[in-house]
Amino acid sequence: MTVEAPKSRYRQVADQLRQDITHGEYPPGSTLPSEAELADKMGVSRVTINRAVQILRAEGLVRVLRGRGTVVRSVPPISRHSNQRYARAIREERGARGAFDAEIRRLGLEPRSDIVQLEPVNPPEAVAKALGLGQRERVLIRKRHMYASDEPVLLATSYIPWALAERAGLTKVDTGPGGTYSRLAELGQGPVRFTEDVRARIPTDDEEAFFGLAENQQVFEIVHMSWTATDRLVEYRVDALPTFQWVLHFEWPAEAVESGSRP
Amino acid sequence: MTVEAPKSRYRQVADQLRQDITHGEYPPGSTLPSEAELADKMGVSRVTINRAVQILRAEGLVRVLRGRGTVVRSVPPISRHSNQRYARAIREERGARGAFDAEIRRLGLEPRSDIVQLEPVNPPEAVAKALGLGQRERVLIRKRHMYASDEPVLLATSYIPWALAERAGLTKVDTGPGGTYSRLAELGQGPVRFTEDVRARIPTDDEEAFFGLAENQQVFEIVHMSWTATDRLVEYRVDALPTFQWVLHFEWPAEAVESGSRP
DNA sequence: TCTTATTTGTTCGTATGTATT
DNA sequence: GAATACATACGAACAAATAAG
Repeated sequence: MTVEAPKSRYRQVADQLRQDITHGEYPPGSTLPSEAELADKMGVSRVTINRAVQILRAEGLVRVLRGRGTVVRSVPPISRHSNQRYARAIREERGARGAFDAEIRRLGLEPRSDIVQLEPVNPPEAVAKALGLGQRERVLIRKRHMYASDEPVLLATSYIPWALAERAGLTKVDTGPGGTYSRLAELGQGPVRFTEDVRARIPTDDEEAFFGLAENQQVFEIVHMSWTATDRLVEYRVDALPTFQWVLHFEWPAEAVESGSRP
Repeated sequence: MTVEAPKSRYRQVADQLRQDITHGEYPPGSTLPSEAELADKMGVSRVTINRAVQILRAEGLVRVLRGRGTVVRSVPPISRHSNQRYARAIREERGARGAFDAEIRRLGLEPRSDIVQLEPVNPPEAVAKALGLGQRERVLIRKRHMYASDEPVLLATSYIPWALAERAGLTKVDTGPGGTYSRLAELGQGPVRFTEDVRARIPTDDEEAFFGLAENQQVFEIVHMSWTATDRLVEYRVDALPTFQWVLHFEWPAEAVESGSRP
């Protein structure tokens, strides 16, 4: 007996469109027929088509350009190897500047990184608390927009105590070979332990604009913290990544990693 | 009426409701006014209210029960410490049976785990490939529904080569103190290295039903793999977790973790 | 068990707003 | 400016799930 799940119409439409896309009916880069056309062709209202497209957007399968149309994305998921990406050998390979560069180049894509903010500021409360700073102590904020072959893929905001950043020469746009961690290591403040807290959440307005997301899509929020041998936190960084274009990879030995003295 | 809407109506409504909830107007466990009432009160159509509620659902702020109403959730985010949770001391603490038990108990919540499937099956293609098995070799599938104080929080499906599972005594419902890994260790097949690949995606129909999700919410999909000292994969597991109620925590030393010989 | 009221889910037709070509 | 395409919004209606009687 055919116990077909009685799905709603917009879901059936979404299933149909998804199949058409993955079966090559609408190849990557092509534009779907307009919502009005689809509504006519599939015998439903345009509102229903629109709702179905929302699902495909949330899946990262299409990108919608208002006034232009709905375009099929090429979705090559990027793998972020959290452990490897902070090893010095990786960071400095092929003259790459920091972890992200090396990571993207290995995929055959062209990394680009725009620094959109680089200045001393009063840290947000959560950051000040984590860094053990008072309200009036300043931090270097370093906010970057990052692209892989012109596709926005990462939004990184790091906070480093101002005094330390100045001594390490991190107040310039170019942090030199090996990036931030190599400069910190030269001062004897190189991190020996990292922690990351991973969430997924609705994008902020900023993120929505930068990534071209809809509010039914989500982003990974990764709070990355770098600890020295004396358990001092030297970097607090927040990365935002659209969930549909990343896979986060972690690995660790069964018994070796001890919990640090800080939470 | 003070128009100047930089945001769409449904977003303003969502913002308003969110504020009302976080400010205690609607405490956890309480039921919001019906959509019709809210529509009347806020001077918008019911469809607009409904759309606003979708946003709150995606954020995990409310749970919607058709026919009954919209209930405010108590949202205590659960922290999953991926590294610690596989250490033997943690798994066996307080007589807990495996990692999940210990994890939830530490939060003062009551863990419950229902085994909904436990039998030999032909593995899915991806699983067979990862485990290095042929098409006709069977695996033990072990599918569990897991709850924290009766709230569904985790859906775990593990695959273990059948011959190994039988020898290790893992074909029973109760795997004994320390759980699966302790049994494998007793055979000299204890894992010494773990890898996890983390994605976020739209829930399947199964997951939607189990967790009570809407399709605009997402789940973490964690593919967990356990490797022995001889780089043999002994367990392939897929965990599904609603993104809004979990934070994934990882930590590792700067230079110690080497990439395994397998991808 | 059946009936009815309540509440959310879905869909349509229609209209208007906004961005792009 | 005009045409095109997606975004939002409303009112109405019916479906489906739940609760109360």
